[in-house]
Amino acid sequence: MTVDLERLGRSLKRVQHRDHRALDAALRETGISLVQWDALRAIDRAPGSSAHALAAASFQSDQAFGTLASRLVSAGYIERRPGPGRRIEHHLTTDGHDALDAGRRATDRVWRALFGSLDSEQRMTLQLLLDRLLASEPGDDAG
Amino acid sequence: MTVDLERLGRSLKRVQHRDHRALDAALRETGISLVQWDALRAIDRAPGSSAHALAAASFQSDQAFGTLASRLVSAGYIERRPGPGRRIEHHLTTDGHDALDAGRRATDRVWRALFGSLDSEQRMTLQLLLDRLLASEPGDDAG
DNA sequence: TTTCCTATCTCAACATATTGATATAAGTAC
DNA sequence: GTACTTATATCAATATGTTGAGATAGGAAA
Repeated sequence: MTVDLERLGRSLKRVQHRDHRALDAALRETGISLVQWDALRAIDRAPGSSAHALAAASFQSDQAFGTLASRLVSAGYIERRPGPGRRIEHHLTTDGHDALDAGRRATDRVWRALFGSLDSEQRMTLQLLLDRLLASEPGDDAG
Repeated sequence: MTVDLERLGRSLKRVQHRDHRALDAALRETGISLVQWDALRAIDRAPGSSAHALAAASFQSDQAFGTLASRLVSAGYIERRPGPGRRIEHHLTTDGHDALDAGRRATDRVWRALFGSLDSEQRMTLQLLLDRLLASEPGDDAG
């Protein structure tokens, strides 16, 4: 039987959309959005990174990350310091670390709920299939 | 072995993001965005629908669909006519039908390229796993 | 008919993302 | 040192999405 690829794509989109909404809602109680929390995680994984590097790490344009970072500065979650060349180094503030931890606690439950309908083996299968999709070049020829 | 759910979620997001970009790029040659083309598809599936119904069908707020529809009107792709109550009925124009068809031709190749790294059985497995995720209530308890 | 509820649409403010253009720092070539 | 290139950041315009707050049409209840 042939799978309808449009439907497959729409299902992927819906799952991702649902994940986003559920995580965002859980984080709202801690006063931060999913996107902003994601950025805090990226900075925490590689403190001192440039905006350019962080944008690449979160699969965004430099511009998008720039505005996001400026909102995080306004909120007091991160600090930006000049680095070599045009680079700007990013670091979490104490508030930023706190928000990151609060977010971790808030999202932990949500992840388990979102994937609760899959057993261990199914989750692994899903991960493997997604890895395979991501490993292939988007421009690859296909039959 | 236990699957890292955060990683699983991030993989889902990346796949969806890549799909979006690839389809959007293919559609750009036809002069329309993926989001707008998606709306044309929804209207074509149920001509005469209200903005409220179409918003629900595309998993969006009424407001988001409203601004999208007004852009589609400006572009000459759809017409809006008053219906019963406060409802507004949505219909494709001739240009809208043309854009829809052009989009179909442009996206066909892309879908096959995006999922080219999965064989038939793997695609079906992926669809089944996503269906299972979507069938479960997001609020469900999970262990 | 006044009140209330629900459905539907819209306005306003804002967050997030895109493309395109521009500016600046540093390195490389001549 | 001037020109070219690359890396990095930013401005501007715009598309897309959210929440919150109305506004209006129609039906139900008193």
